[in-house]
Amino acid sequence: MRMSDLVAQHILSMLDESGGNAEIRRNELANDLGCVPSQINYVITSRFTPEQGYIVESRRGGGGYIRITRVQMDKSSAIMHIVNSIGKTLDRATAEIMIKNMYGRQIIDLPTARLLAAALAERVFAEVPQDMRDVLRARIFKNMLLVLSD
Amino acid sequence: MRMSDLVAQHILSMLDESGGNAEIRRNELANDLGCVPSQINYVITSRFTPEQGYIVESRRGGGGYIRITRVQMDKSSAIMHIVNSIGKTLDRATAEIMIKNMYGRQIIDLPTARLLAAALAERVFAEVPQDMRDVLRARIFKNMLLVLSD
DNA sequence: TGACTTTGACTTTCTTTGACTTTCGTTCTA
DNA sequence: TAGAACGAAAGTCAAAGAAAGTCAAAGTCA
Repeated sequence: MRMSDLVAQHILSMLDESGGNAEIRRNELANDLGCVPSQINYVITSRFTPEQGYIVESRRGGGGYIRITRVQMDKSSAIMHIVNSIGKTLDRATAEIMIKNMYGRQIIDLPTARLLAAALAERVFAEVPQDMRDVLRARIFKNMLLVLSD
Repeated sequence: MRMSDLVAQHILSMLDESGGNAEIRRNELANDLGCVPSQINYVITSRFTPEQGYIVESRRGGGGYIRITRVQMDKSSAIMHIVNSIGKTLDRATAEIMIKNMYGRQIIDLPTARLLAAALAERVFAEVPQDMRDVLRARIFKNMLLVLSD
């Protein structure tokens, strides 16, 4: 495995463990992983760019550090917002409007929109008591959206 | 036997052994087979094209590679086959196995697999009578698969 | 002859390394 | 006590190295 991948993997797992915020000591990390310090900079500039959803801050001198923060992607926060707006029940018409809306805002693509709609279709819930239908729809929808939000 | 056939055969057998995913080092392989490195490119561009059902990814530089993936052709008939194998009910464990299987056979991609799983998750069906759960799961699953099959 | 193969020189891309620079906190010194 | 000096980080940059990609010329075969 490439050294650069190893470094990236290490940073990624620190991000995962901390919920998106990793603070490293450049020289220390380089030493632990057995590479040259500037390798760390290379990895950060090539793999943890703003385009890729990361903010990097640092400080030189004694007690210096490099802090890498994974920023909430716009798309995923939009989805979370929608999830939070759904209560305990959700009727078919509202669900469809929401799906169309998400597609229109390019939060999801067409195949995804169709998949969501298929899971919530009325025919699927035949024989289920009316009030239970909308409860199930809300749960299924939220559960699927959560999966889309990361 | 032609050198190009030899190379192709070698890649093919790697694909077979790995279930459809071969990663090669161009220079290494060229050396093993006793040809010039660019021969590998020739073989790939002439015999492992998207039209023939292959995806090729590569990376230059230290630790570079060429990855060749055989894509499942005729996804939609594979999906229909699965749909037809599902009866009136479908339990969670079986559903998960089917999803994993489809993902493994590259009939669906990871986001799709996760979406399917999210729609069928056990927690979604809390309070629904046990026998009804599996009926709903079967319907939702089939309905989603049908959307995927075109 | 024309399509397919083989070959190798040259190009491009990505990675690794290390020398040198800049910044910051701490500790002397006038 | 203000400022100089020092040491501890991190930053920059260019050269070297490691692969893969391109392309055109030459070869082969039906």
